[in-house]
Amino acid sequence: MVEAIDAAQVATRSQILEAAGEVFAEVGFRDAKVRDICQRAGVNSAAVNYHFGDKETLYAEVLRYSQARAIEKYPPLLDVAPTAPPEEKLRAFIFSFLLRVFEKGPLAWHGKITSREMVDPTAALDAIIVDKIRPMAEQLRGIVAEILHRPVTDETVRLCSFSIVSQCVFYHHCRPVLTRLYPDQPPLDTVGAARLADHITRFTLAALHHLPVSTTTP
Amino acid sequence: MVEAIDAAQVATRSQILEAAGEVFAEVGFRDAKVRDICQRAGVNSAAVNYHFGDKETLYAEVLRYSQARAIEKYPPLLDVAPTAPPEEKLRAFIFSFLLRVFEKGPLAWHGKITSREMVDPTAALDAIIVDKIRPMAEQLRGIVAEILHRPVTDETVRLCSFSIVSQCVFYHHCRPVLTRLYPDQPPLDTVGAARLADHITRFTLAALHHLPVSTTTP
Amino acid sequence: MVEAIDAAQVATRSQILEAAGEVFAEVGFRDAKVRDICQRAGVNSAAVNYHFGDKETLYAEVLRYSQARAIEKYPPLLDVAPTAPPEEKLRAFIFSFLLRVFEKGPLAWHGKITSREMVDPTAALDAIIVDKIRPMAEQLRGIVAEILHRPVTDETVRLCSFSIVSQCVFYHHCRPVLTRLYPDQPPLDTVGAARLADHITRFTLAALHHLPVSTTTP
Amino acid sequence: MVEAIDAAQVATRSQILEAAGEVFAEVGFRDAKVRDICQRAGVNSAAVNYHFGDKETLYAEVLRYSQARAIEKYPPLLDVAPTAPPEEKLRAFIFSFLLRVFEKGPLAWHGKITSREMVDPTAALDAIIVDKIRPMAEQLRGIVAEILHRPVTDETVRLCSFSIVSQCVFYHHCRPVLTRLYPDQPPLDTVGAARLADHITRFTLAALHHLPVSTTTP
DNA sequence: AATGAATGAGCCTTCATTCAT
DNA sequence: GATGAATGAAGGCTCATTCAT
Repeated sequence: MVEAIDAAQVATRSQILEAAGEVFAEVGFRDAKVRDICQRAGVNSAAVNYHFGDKETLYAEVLRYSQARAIEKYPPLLDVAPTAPPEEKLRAFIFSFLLRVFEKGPLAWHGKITSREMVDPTAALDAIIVDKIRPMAEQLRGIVAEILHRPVTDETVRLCSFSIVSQCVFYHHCRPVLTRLYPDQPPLDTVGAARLADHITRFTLAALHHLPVSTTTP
Repeated sequence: MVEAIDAAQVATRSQILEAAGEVFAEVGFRDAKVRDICQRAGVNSAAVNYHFGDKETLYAEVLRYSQARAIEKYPPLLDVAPTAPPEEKLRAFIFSFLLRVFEKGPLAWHGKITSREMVDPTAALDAIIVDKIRPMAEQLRGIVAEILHRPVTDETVRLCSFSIVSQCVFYHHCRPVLTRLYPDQPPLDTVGAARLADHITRFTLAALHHLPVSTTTP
Repeated sequence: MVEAIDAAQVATRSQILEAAGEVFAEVGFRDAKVRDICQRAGVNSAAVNYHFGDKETLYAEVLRYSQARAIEKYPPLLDVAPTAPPEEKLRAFIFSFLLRVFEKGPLAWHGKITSREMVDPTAALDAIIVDKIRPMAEQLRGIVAEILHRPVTDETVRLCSFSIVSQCVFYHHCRPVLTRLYPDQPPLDTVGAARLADHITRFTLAALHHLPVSTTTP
Repeated sequence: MVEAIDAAQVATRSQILEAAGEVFAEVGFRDAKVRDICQRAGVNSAAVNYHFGDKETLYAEVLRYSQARAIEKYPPLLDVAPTAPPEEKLRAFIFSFLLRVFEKGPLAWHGKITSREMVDPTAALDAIIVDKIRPMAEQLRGIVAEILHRPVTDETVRLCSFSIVSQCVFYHHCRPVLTRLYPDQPPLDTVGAARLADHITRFTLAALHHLPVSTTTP
């Protein structure tokens, strides 16, 4: 009985969270209206205040929730063995990254919200960075360092990991431009993500394996 | 007399344009307040509506103005001869791209605004795409096609040009994340842009020159 | 069993009543929040509506309760004999009035709430007037009439009783001003109330005993 | 021309100030609605924000304005000569006090608002105390000291001035009670104020002239 | 041409109250 | 009997826009 009550409350929270995710993804924090979110969630306008305190806290929760669920569903190394060669890990890292970003359905807003947050950060970004982004960045640097046979602190390692991540986020950050430049391209689905991952991996590995020794390192 | 008035009017327009550029770059279109812009420009709060009609039109003007001035100052191929090898053109393309993005001073807001526009587009984006972005995209595809010895319509050419552009825009799109992840890194200046261009060019050329033949072409 | 439940219920009611008294005294009826009262009472937010119907009814109960307990604790004539001289009764009346008003501890809010009610009355005031205030006013008029050797309906008698009551309520009604004008004065305790009662009594008796015959009676 | 504009603006401010004074007097700060005030003033709901910033600042302005106008219209010593005997000054002080408090028409809300402020002070009270109340309190203490032939710092002087002020404010602070206790009494007008001033003055002078030497002064 | 005053629509938030359990 | 979740009405404030001068 008590569980039923709790379940109902949790359900309401979840509905708000889902609806808020969609709305924030569509129009951004500022233009998102609490009324719209609540209407879409099928709850009263005051429910946000009751469950989350205010709009800003709700947003932070949405961000955290979205990150957690996306990484839980698509962990950075998918099902690659810890002993696999770094090239394999790199491919998995890239593929899972794209899968998170191109996720459809209930998590579709993850990519959008994260993109917005990167361009126009709120206070909620800091928590995400510490919890999720920094660990993933270090993981990637480790993979690159292994491929390059260099220490993880090497500047080239950092620059190359930037080059990798940049290719992954690009399709989301610049999606509005891409859909306008190439309107014929179908929206990316899981298959498209696989092909894209393939390109990025081949492009990156070719670069990493044949990168000339830097002449500008101080 | 009329010319003097016109000159004054043009000056006012310019002041608003500059102030609006700064404000839009700092807080984005939605959070920018007309009052703030006018105050920073030293003009009356009604001046925006008087000179530009409404806030949205002002924004479109700012975007167009910013693109035009940035590309005028840093043309995509800088001073590379049309007969130069494509590798040279690529380096120039990347360098000029970064210079536009990392520009300081009166044009500093160009990169920021463009980034925002890509993640959260307004109606103004379409005009920019037709006028500026599409031509540059085609130019880049031409360079890549030349390096790869493939037709410009080839999918690999398109994907590779994405990989290039993505590395260029990354440092601006994700600057909030980068400054949090690596707070010790100094903000990029012209020298930093040169070193960054060097890395991206070497990374990209290594990739392009050693890219294995695609096995996934449908 | 039923009695135990009733006892529990009565206890809850009491807790709410006490908490409400404090809150109403501190911030007034309008600014008092039902949630705060319930939180301070350690009960559920819905308890007020459950036990008292609504906020207004609760307030009326608090007012009635506060008056009853205050007068019960400090009856207007304290332990003065009915046959005592009127001057003695007057001193007792004034002293008990001040004691009620300056009461500390659980009844501390009596004075504050009554003051608020006089300046900004609610519907609850009427009941208080009929039950408590009118009888006390008549009692005071009787004392004054006896001292002045005039009928209780005499206008001078009424005006003089106003002059007496006004001195008693002043220290509470205007406490915010007094504490700002004379920040060094300690808050009034029982001793202070005694000295104050002494002043008011002497001031008043000097006035009553030497009041010139009115020349303005219509 | 410019003057006409200024005049219009000042007129709007004044209308809001007057309307706000009425509404604040009627229902108090908390229950007063900005929308009601603006409607009564015949201006837009945003006008308060435009002219005063927010509701609280508007209230502070109303309080200041009300005090200034009331004291300007009825200065504490009216037209009594500085060389007049202190008894004469006392009568003038009391009469002007009552006139301010019982003022009808456009300044009718002065008394009400001041009363509310004394029982339930806001941050605005402090300014009023420094500007108006403290000077008047000192003025009264001077008069009383002269009558009693004692120094102004004497405690009896302070207590007696309290006894005087208390009688003056009583009719306003407790008006809700008085109108309920004596519903037949007409509301006080200028004539009523004169008779009341007469009573308070005679009562007070009788007290001051025959006050026994205090036996409780430490 | 340009301004300062004024507007009105709309949003977030508060809070007493109600309802299902 | 008592609770915690949920509601709905309403209020203060923001801000792009308009208007008279």
